[in-house]
Amino acid sequence: MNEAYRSGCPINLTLEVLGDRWSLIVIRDIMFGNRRHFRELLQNSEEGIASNILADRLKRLVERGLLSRGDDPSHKQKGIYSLTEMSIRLVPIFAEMGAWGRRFMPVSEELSIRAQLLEEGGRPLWEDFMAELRVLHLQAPRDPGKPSVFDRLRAAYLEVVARNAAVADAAE
Amino acid sequence: MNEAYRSGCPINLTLEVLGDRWSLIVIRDIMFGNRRHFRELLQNSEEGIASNILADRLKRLVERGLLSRGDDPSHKQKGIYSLTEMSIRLVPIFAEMGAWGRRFMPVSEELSIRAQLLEEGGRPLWEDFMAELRVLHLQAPRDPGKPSVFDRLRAAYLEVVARNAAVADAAE
DNA sequence: TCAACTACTTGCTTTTTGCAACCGGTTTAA
DNA sequence: TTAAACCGGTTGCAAAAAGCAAGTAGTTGA
Repeated sequence: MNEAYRSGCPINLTLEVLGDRWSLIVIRDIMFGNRRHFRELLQNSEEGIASNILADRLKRLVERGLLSRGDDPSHKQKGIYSLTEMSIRLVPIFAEMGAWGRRFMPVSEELSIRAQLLEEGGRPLWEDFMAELRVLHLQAPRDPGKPSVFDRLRAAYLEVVARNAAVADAAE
Repeated sequence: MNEAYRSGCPINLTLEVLGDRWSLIVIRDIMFGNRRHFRELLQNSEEGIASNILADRLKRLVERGLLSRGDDPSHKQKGIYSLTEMSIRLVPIFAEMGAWGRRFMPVSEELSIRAQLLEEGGRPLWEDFMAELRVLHLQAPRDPGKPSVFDRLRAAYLEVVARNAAVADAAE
């Protein structure tokens, strides 16, 4: 538990908290996949995180204020991990990282449709999405007029999956 | 040299290239500090990077297309590292990371003034800055009408340093 | 009562990081 | 002309982190 930072540069400090291969992956799955339990994060992990790494990252992220852990009333052993304002405000970073990855890396269509929508929607969409995450994770009151960005991202993803499955079937 | 990626998710792919504690630090120093030689990056490093790590990261970043290495005609041994379009397009990510770090981490005033200006300037300023980086690193033609964002960021930093030095003097 | 499920933990190996010293070639200044 | 300083690294070693597979103690539902 060494709390001495390398420097006071904002880029560096952000990197000291999030600059590893797993922290942002965990937050991404909670944020975009709404995975709230340990098992969900472990077993549905696209990248195959190991259980000890996941346990360590959840602990660190809670310690550093990026996640909070609550008890699930329906199951004494289950914990529920929630985003905090600190991690909800990562949405613009995720959006920019997604846009950069889409431009320069060999992304798959299925997994990049969300990034595309976030990029196209721009900052107004990010704000709507963050407001919605506050409803889901911080018990903020829901704005009844707003359609769900979360659902829209999810629907777009499922649509691509279904379309590609149909194409794969037709090819056989 | 294992080129198998963990997944095709844009966030994950960006993380696989940049998700460590040093790669973005190196790019930051080249981008905002205009440090182009190995020694400059090593000795002026705010965070104290080790020479073997620096050598390794420069090599990897060149391999992956985020930097290019050219010879310095004035010195047979010197290499000049330049940004590429791929790394210039990281400006929005740096800006968002800087804004997040400023909001949630214990940043120092001196090192965060640039992040503040980038945040306040918004995307139009980022575009001007990227255009200027293309002039500095990719031999793009200079737009004569534009004042230099790079110089403006640098001047603001030096001003804060000078002001804080004066305050420190007065306190003695 | 028992199998399946819960959130982890443990032990071990491999990989990465970090430190310090060192290297041969190049430039510069006396 | 020669020595000191500078150049971009490399090497060897220790410590830390990541990754894998197996295991644990408690909980739940049939």
